[in-house]
Amino acid sequence: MGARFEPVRAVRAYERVVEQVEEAIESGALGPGARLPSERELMVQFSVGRSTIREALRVLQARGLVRSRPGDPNGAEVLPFSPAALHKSMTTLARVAELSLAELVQFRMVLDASAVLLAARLRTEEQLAQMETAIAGMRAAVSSDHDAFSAADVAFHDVIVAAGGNTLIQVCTDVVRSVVLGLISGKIADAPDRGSLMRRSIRHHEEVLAAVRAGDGASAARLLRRSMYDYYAVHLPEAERPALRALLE
Amino acid sequence: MGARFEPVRAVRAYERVVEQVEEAIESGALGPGARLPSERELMVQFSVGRSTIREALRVLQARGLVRSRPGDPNGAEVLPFSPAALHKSMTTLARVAELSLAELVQFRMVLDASAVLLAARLRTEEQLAQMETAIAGMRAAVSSDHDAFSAADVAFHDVIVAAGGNTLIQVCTDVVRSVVLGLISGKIADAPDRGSLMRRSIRHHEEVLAAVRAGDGASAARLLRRSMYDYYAVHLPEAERPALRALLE
DNA sequence: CTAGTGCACTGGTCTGACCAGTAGGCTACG
DNA sequence: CGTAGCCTACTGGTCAGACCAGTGCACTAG
Repeated sequence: MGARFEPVRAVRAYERVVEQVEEAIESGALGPGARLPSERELMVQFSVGRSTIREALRVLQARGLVRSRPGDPNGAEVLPFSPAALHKSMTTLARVAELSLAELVQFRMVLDASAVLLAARLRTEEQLAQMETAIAGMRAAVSSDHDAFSAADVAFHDVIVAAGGNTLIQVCTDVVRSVVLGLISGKIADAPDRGSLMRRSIRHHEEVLAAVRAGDGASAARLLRRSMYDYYAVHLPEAERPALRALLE
Repeated sequence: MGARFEPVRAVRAYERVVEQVEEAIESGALGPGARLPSERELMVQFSVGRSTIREALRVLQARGLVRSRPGDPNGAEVLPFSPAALHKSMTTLARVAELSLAELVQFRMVLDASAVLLAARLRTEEQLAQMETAIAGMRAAVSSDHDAFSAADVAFHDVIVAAGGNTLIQVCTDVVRSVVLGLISGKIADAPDRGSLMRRSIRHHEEVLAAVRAGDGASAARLLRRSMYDYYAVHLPEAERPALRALLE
């Protein structure tokens, strides 16, 4: 066979603007806080119309790379990376793929358990202290302020995940957790007997912390999985629980 | 304290267009393959200018929800969900957060191991056969066609992850795998002694399959982690390997 | 019946305009 | 001299109208 041609993909003008700006940001040439030129300046530099520039900026904004504010004499601001775009995509996935709460919780069990496995090896003394503080916060809020309890709970898990040292696990747990909390928001407060649920949760957290302190990652992971199962199982239809129990062995 | 006011966020016109269309898509009112009205029709329906409509469409396109094609007599097409947007976000994360290959591989080890743990319980006979087929494909390609070997390898893991039954794990492994493959593309072919590397990989896969068939999830997960470590360790600087070995216990 | 043509659309881009908002300099007043 | 207030020169957000290249379809000529 002779020369092989590949179909030329019609590349829109705004796409090439996006590519160039994206490259500048991701390569670090434009760090967080840096300012892009104004739209009118950009249209000169790229030799395109303003609408093209604006469409490109919309895309960059949708990806969480820049933000623009009307009236700002400087141009758009380059943002530090935030998982907002990831969060958006995952929320969309949860809706269109009709992800069940069970699937989300299962995912969290997997990630948190792995994080604690790593954390049991890598945790610093300071992080252990932070975990202690978070549990104290849970104790203080038990049977009174559910929001504070939940916040302290989140803080504990955040320290664990941070101690695990894997950025991806960190971002994904963060995203999935907020999706889960969005799905069951308000439900926990209505749960019957939530006082005892909270107390049991605190006990579980203490056990996890003890295992982490002892460097026993396997136990910590097992305890954490069980803790999460206990905490979320009440929100799950009976039929979906076995899939989670499979992780408890 | 008296009435509390929250700052009113200036909501742009295009954002509200995005919200409405997004809601229609995510709620299922507009399924994959459905067509949006033309831009000129939309500007009438929303009572906004065409540029506003176009910026909204750009955002929706960036989120992977719709696609528009010039000349199409129908409007933009609603797409089935694809993890493309997720993939984009994660690739960006990998670049700006300067994720190391070790972190990515560690994440894959966590997800794949969890998937195989679930797969050992949930796999069907058909899936076992597919795994067998994939390994056969690896055997056929050993020491000859690296691309085919890699494809068969991917196929094996895909079956595993699908058998695990968790959509999130499925999507995330898919995304992370392609990021990893992008980072090391070309390197594997250059690896010294890649024939023996492939043969060892095949043996590992066979062991994993045997464990899955036996329903021994814990063993399968352990074997899979080791297999992945062995496969990718050669690409990692010595300093980054201990973080992965922590998962091997 | 079919091949070809033309029309009526589409999205992509540009131009020019207006508005509301901001920042920073200038001015007038204390 | 200091400061409160205004003014101007910008910004981004939006709209209107125009043109182009491309597409699909109906119609027509063979």
